[in-house]
Amino acid sequence: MTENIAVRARFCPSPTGTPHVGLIRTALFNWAFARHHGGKLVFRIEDTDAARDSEESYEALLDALRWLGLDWDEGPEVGGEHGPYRQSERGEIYADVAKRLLEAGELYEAFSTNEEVEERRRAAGQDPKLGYDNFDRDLTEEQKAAFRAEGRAPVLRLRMPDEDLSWNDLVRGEISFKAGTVPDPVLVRANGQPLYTLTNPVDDALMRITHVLRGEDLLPSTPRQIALYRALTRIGLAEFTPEFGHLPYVMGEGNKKLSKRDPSSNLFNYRDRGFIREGLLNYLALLGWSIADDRDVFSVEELVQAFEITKVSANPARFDVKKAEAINGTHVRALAHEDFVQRTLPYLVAAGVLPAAPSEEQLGALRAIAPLVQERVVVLSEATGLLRFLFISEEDFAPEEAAATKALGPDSEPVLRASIEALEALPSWETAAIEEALKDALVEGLGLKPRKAFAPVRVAVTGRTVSPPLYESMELLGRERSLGRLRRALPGN
RNA sequence: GCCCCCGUCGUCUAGCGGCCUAGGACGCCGGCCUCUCACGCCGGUAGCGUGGGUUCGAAUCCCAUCGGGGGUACCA
Repeated sequence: MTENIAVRARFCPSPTGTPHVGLIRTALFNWAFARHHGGKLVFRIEDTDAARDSEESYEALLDALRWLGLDWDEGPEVGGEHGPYRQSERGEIYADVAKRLLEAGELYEAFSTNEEVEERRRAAGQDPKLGYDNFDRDLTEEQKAAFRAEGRAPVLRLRMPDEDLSWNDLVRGEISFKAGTVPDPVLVRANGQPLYTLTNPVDDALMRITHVLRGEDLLPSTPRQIALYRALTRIGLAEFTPEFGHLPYVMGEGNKKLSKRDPSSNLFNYRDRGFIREGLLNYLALLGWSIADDRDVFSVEELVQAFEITKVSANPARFDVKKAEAINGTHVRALAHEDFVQRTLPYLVAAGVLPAAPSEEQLGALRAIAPLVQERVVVLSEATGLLRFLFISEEDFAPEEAAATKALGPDSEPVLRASIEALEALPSWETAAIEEALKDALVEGLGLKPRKAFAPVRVAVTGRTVSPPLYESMELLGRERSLGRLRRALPGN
């Protein structure tokens, strides 16, 4: 790898299941790395395992990256000169490469079954867990013929070099595996099907990938990839070996890697709850990286500008939903009001607060109250609870039970009556006038503490103990609806 | 077992031999603001896994040890 070559990073997931936040963090780092260096991001789908891959999760991957705005320069749907970018469509390439490697003596045919390997290990007094023993490395043609005569078909294994394999990891520094600790890996199954061990490095080589940034779970497979790279270089298929950087895990509760089955690992859960891309991306970037020692809120542009792979931490990071929400909240608050409205709309529709095609009047009310809601939510879906009172019909409106119990007990009657009386007399239905009337009637008139005074009114009008500011809410709700709700909240109604 | 990675507040991190009686953020606890809840502001809580070295001086370097994680597949 030379210094002045243009950066080509890649993101190459297997389409299994729904996108995991850890996987997306990997995508983000690769993307930020490529963009930071003005290089290219190659998106490749590693779907060589028909038993686990699905078209549905392939679509989900595209959906996820698009939603987050992590664009790619080469890959599915955008093409590129090194395509196709789905490994399931690259079978001939792998077959050809495997053939050339075999002819060059880099690969060899191995006939041993796992049982035979274990038996030999045991017979030699070794732990069978040591794995393959390189037994078939130097089989003679006669021996091979004999195996074939038995009806055996060989797998293709890579001949590992007899020397230490080391590299300077971009996030961890010098890493070295001692010679002999990595057994010759299988690259092609007996039925001719290529394995990840072959396809991944071959594609990286063919696609001229310069930097491999991936999860640390792949760290142990790096020595055999380097070995394969050397072989590919010898047969003229690779020009250089990429640099490697192994990103730390994203953990869940406890000390386990965040499981794919844990709902908190599912990226779409966050979108469904109303995380916005700016917030989630910011938080994800914080998992193993930091922009400065005194700041952790930043934009995607700032991330790209500052991202440095060598500054990524090597230790595993726990996904902290609370912090993710806090970061998201600050990005939500930073949104322009109209932007906030547009982004919140789908959540209101999904929750049934607004119809799929809201009226101009409804949109007007939403725009008017949005700024007050915007600073009260950390995720967009929270807006639904705060806004329901404003759009619900009078027939359907009813205070939440817990709120009513708390604020609409017997004590509330004088408060409600005084409020109704004061508000009925109001010449103009505006925030300032409503505030003045209520304060006069309740705080001055009844001598109540503000806290005590407004709770019943709030619950009667909005149905909840927590709501957008009361007077503004009442102005937007309108005189008739507000008074109607106050009257209905009176005991006996 | 063997191989590899990791070890700073509860969590994410800054730190790369003196600026560290360890900084920031989330969380938590107080307070201010206040019609509720938030926002905002102010203050507090809490950490270098352990033991040895090296050094005038160590979170930072070395060794050991302990702990956690991953790999050890004809999955990726």
